[in-house]
Amino acid sequence: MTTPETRSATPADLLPKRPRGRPRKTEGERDDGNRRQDLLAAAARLFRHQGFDATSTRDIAAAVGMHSGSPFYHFKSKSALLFAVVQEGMHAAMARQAQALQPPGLTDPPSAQMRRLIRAHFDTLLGPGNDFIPVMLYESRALTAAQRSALAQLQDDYEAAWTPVMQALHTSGELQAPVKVSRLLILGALNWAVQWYDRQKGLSLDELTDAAMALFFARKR
Amino acid sequence: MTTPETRSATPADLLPKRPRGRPRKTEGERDDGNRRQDLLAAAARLFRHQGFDATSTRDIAAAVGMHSGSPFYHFKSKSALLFAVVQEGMHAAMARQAQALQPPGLTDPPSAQMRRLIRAHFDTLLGPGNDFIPVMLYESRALTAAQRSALAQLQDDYEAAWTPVMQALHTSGELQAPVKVSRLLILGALNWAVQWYDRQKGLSLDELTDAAMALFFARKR
DNA sequence: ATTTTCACCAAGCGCGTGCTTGTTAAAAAT
DNA sequence: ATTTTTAACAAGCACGCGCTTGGTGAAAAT
Repeated sequence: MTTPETRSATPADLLPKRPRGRPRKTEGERDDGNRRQDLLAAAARLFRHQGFDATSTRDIAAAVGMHSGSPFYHFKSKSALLFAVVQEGMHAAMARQAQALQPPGLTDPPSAQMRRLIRAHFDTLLGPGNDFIPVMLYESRALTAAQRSALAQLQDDYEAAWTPVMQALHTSGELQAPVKVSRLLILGALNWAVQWYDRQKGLSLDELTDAAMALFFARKR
Repeated sequence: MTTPETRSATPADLLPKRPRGRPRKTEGERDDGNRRQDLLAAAARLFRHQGFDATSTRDIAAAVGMHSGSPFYHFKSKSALLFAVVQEGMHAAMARQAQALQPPGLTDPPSAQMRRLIRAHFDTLLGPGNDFIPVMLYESRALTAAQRSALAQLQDDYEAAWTPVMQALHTSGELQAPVKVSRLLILGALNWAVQWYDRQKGLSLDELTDAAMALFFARKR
C-alpha cells in the first residue's frame, strides 16, 4: 500500500526531481560542495529549533529536497554532521573575533577593546542566520568524546582572547571582581542572551552591548 | 533465545525482586508516594546528565529497580514525568527564595537583599543533588505547549522578586545599567554557572556570590 | 473471611530511527 | 567515443523506543 519512502515526511512524488549526477560548473565557476553547504545550513536550523535528537536525518534530507539516505553520501554519520556544524560555527566566530581585535584596535583603551569583543560575540551569537553557535552551545552533548575535545580546544582559543583585555580592566579598576571567574560570569551572561534576545523587539545589538558594558564595568575615575 | 525483557538494560534476573503489592505503612506512618519520589529523583539525574531524549523510560525504570513498563503506573507519559521534575524544581526554588527574602531581610539594604537572592539562586542551581532546576533550564523544550506555559508562569513569579531589589540598586547608583536588561543578563550569568561550576574545585558558593556581587554592582560612595 | 485496592511484573505491539547496499543518470576526464 | 567519477535515488534492515494490556501477590478495608 505505502512504499517505504512514501512513509517519510516528503513523498518521493513531491520532491523537486533534482537532476542526478554531477552538478554543472557554470562557465568554469567552482560550484563544489554547494549541496554540502545546503545540508549544513539546514541541519543547523533544525538542530537549533528542535534539538539534535528530535531532528531526524530524514528531516534534514527533506529540507534540502533529498531522499532519506542521501545525506550519508556527504557526511558519514548524523553526529559527524553535527560536528561539522559546530566547527563551522567556531571558525566563523574566531574570524569575527580576529577582525574585532585587529590593529589599530590593539592600541586603544581596554574598555574599547572589550566593547568590540562583546559586540563581535553578539554578532556571532545573535546575528541573522547564525544558527551554528547556538547549536554548539546547546547540542554539543551529542558529540563523541573525541569530537568534544577537539571542540574544547577551539573554545579555549576563543576564550583566551578575553583574558588580557580583562586583566587590563582589572588593573585600571574598571573591573572589580577577579578576572577568571568574571570571564566565566560575563560569557555566561552573553551566551544566555540566545534564550531571550529577539531581533524584532526594540533592543539593537549596539544597545545590548552598551547595557552589558555598563553592567560589568565601572566608569573610570 | 532472548526474552524481550532480557534485552533491556537490566535483566529481570538481576533485579532486587522487590515485594509486590502495597507497601507497608509502618506503624501508621504515611509511606505514600515514596516510589514516585524515587522515580522523580532518578529521572532528574538521568535527564540532567544524558538529556531528555537520550534517556529512555527503561533507563529510569532500571535506575529504581523497576521493569520497563512500571513507571507508567505512576506517570501517564514520559513528558508528564519531565513536567513533574521541573515543577518540583520550581517549587523548591521558590521556597528557598521566600526564605531568603523573609523578614527581617526586607528591611536591610538592597545590596544585602540582592546578595541573599543570588546566594539562594546558587543554592537551588548548584547545591548537592539539585538536578531539577538544571533539567528545567536545558530540557524544557521537550514539554508540551500547555506544560511550557504553566512553567512560564512559575518562572515569571520567581523572576518578579528580583525587580524591586534591582530597582532600588539602580536608584542608589550601585547598578549602572537599565534594570530590565540587567536582570536578564545577571540571571544569564548565574544560570550559565551550571555549565562550569564544580563543587569540588576550590570556589565555594559564598565566594562565587561575592564575585558576582563585585562584578555587577559598584561600591556605594 | 472475603473483597477491594495498590503497586508492580511479564510480554509484546507498532513505529520511527540511523544507516546500508545496489543502482542510475549526468557530467567530466580521457 | 569511451570510461570514470560524482551525486544522488530506491528500497529496506535491524534496533530501540514509548506505551499498553492482562495478570498477580500482598496489604488494607469491610
